[in-house]
Parts: sequence; structure tokens; C-alpha cells
Amino acid sequence: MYRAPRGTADILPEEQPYWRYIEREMVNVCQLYGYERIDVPVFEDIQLFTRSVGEETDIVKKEMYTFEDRGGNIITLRPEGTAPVCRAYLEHGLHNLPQPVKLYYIAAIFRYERPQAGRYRQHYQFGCEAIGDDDPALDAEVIDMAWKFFMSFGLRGLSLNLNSIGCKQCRPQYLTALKDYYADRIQELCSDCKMRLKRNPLRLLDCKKLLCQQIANSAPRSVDHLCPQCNEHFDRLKRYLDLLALPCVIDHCLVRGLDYYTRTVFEIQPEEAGAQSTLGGGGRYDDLIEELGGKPTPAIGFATGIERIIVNLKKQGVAVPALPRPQVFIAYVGDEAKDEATKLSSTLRRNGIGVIEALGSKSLKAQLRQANTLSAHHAVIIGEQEVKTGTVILRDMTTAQQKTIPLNQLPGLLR
RNA sequence: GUGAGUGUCGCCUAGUGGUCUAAGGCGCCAGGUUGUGGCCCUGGAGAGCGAGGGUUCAAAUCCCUCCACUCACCCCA
Repeated sequence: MYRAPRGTADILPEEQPYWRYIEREMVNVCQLYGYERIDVPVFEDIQLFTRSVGEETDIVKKEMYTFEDRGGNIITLRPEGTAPVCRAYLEHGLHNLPQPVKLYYIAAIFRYERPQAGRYRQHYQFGCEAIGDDDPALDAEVIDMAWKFFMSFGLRGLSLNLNSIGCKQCRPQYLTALKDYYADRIQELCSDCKMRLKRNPLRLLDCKKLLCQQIANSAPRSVDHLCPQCNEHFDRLKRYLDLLALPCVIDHCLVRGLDYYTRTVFEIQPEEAGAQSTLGGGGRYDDLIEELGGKPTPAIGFATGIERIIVNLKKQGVAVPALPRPQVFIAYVGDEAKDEATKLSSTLRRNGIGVIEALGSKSLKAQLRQANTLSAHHAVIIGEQEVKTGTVILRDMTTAQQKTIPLNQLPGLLR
């Protein structure tokens, strides 16, 4: 028997209300902030990701689904959404539009990892990107919008963490300070952190091991090493966030896993931080567009994992609205009645009334049982009597009241 | 990639070497008289116990290998 590939999942009808609810809230919020939808391909040239995400990141080193197609092109299933959107921005000359260009997407993301709670090989992310402006008010707006999402879903008890990791001017000095600090403590570090010190020193700061965390807490802070421009940017951002009264907490150990981030980084986490706790995160990537071959273009974005939102909605017991279904069930007795039922179903649907017609030649009892299971509001029953008289029995399934009515009155009564 | 746990009908679960050619609940299907649901009653379909190999007179029950799932690490949404 075939099974869905490891780390993938079927989203069955009973799960769909969560997905449609989240999608709807997202679209609403995006419209409030002036974001427009973009859909980008599921796969891209591998280099788009190796260039942008960073050769040393786990995503590029071990998590990409990459293959050679029949034309000899090296293709990668997108492991994140920002780079493809930036590619589209450049490819279609969107810099000719009023800046910033605000785009959002809801897209499947692919990462070859060992699955666990809240982590899949194919998962779905909502993401938004505001490309073409470096005003810290835009940072504040993106963070505000991210926060609004989770509030609109009805999630509570979330924390909003913020940091600034500087730009390519001031980051090198900071990294030097960081490495100097850690060099003295190298023997106290876990084996992973020893590697990080060489490969990706920023990541030293968010090691989960208790001892490493203690060391990280007293490490030099990126915000103390910002250049004047970055410092002013961060100060102004904090002021805007105050104005918006967002419950923001500065986390000096917050860094993000992708290389392209500059200046502002932020994350949103649920109260009870489980293992895969991050609900969403984002930040500025002021160098990325240039890195991909465009003119220097500042930008900021945010992404969130839809599966993780659903996990939290369930954990918090948030009720989501049911999806609409046909409320009318049509039952029949006899072949002539079945002909009538078939015609009637079509007529009702043409009038915008959702209908489920019985099939086969089941007993009326069985048909009504099905109507009940489907929780139809009304059953329409057609038998030999009704065919002869051009009528129909309309039965209210909640009150069990029923009456015979002329066929042509039915659409009006059901509407 | 590493570590731990789990694996019996669609779902949940009983069964820990021999009346297990596997039991129950939910769900599903059908009946309970003649054209009518939900409650109740009755019956039915549905697994050979993740897969393969061993041990044994005998295995769902013990051992081995593999696979899958779950959780955790790495990392991230």
C-alpha cells in the first residue's frame, strides 16, 4: 500500500476549515496593509537559493530537494519564499512601481529534514515582502501586521521578540568582538557551539543548551556594536513600535538562520515554547536584491508556518467556522421518481441551492439515514404519488415536520 | 545525520508463548413488515496482528534485520 512520502501530509476535508480560516484571515489582513498576492514557481534554479540563503546554512547544506531535469538544469524545490519573490521583483522590473512593492504568498515549502512535531518536509508558509524602502516605519508596519495575524486568528499568550544584527558595515566588528569573547570560553562550549564558532558565530547566541545560554547571555550584544546609521534605524523602529503599543521584547540572542538578514530581525513564539516553537519570523534583507543582480534595494519580510498556527489553534481550543455544505438532500422511491430527482437536483443547483442527491436504489430509510448523517437541513422526498401529482415532500430534518408542496414552489421555499 | 519510544480492522483499544482460524467500542452497511432519519435492538462487512527472517511442538505475544510513525537533537515555519 502506498503512503504519503515521509514528512508530507494529506489535508483531509475535516482539517480544511482550519486552512480556509487562516487563509481568509491572512488575505483580510494583507488587504488592510496594502499587500497583493504573488504566486511563484514551486521550483527554481538551485543558485537562487545557494546565493541568497547562504552556502553555510543548514538549508543549503543538507535540506534542499535538488535534482537535474531532462534538460540538464539543476532544479531546487523552494526551501523558502523570499528569494523567489525577489527574483520575480527583478525579473519583472517591479522597481518601476511605486516603492515599496508589497507582496504576499501562501506556498508549499520543501526542506529535507527529519520530521517531528510542527516540522514537515513539505509544509506551507504564508510570507510577505515589502521591497524598496528602508524606513523603519515600514519595519514597524510589517511587525505590526505579523502581530495582527496572530491576533486575528484568536491566538493568545504569544511573545514578540526583536533584535538588530547590523549591516555589512558594522557586523564584521561585532563578529570579531563575539569571537574574541567566545575564544576565551571555548572549552566550556558544547560540541555544536565549537563548530558554530568557526562556521557561523552569530548562531552561538541561540544554542539551547543551558550552559551555552548562560555564556550567550553575557556575550557582547549586537545592538552595542551598531554603526550610527543602524543604531538610528533601530532607535526609530523601537519608537514606532512604542507608538503602536506592540508588546515587543528585545532579545539580544535573537539571530536568524538565513544569511541574508540585516538590521531588524524578529520572531513570534507561543507561550509554552515547545521544541519547534517559532510561529513566525522575519527581518530586513537590505543586500539581497543587489546580491541577486539588482540595484541596491532595501527590503523587509516576514513568514509563518501554517501547520504551526493550526497546532496552536487546536492547543488553545480556538473554534474555526465550518465550511458551507449542501443543506438539501433529495431522496426518491422508484425509477420514475429518480428521474424527477435528478432533474430537480439540477434545477435547484442552477438556482444556487446546494443539493446532495441519493444514489443507487436504497430504501427510503437508508436514504434518510444518509441525509441525517450529512446533517442536511431539509430532505426532499419524491415517490410515485408525488410524480403523479407534480408535488414533492419537503421534510425539515431538525423538526421532523413535513408537507407536500407543488414541485415549482420548491426553489422559493428552499432559498 | 544522531538518540529514544511506538507499530493489532477506517479510528481507539484488549490480548505479554498454546482453546487467537484475534476480542470490544466508535464509525460503516443492512434489517426491526407495507414510501421516512436521529434513540434503542439485531445482524453484517472489515485486521491475521508494520515487513521479512529466526527460536519453539506451538508466536500478535521471544530474538534479529528492515520499514514506518512519534518525540527530541541539529536547524527552522
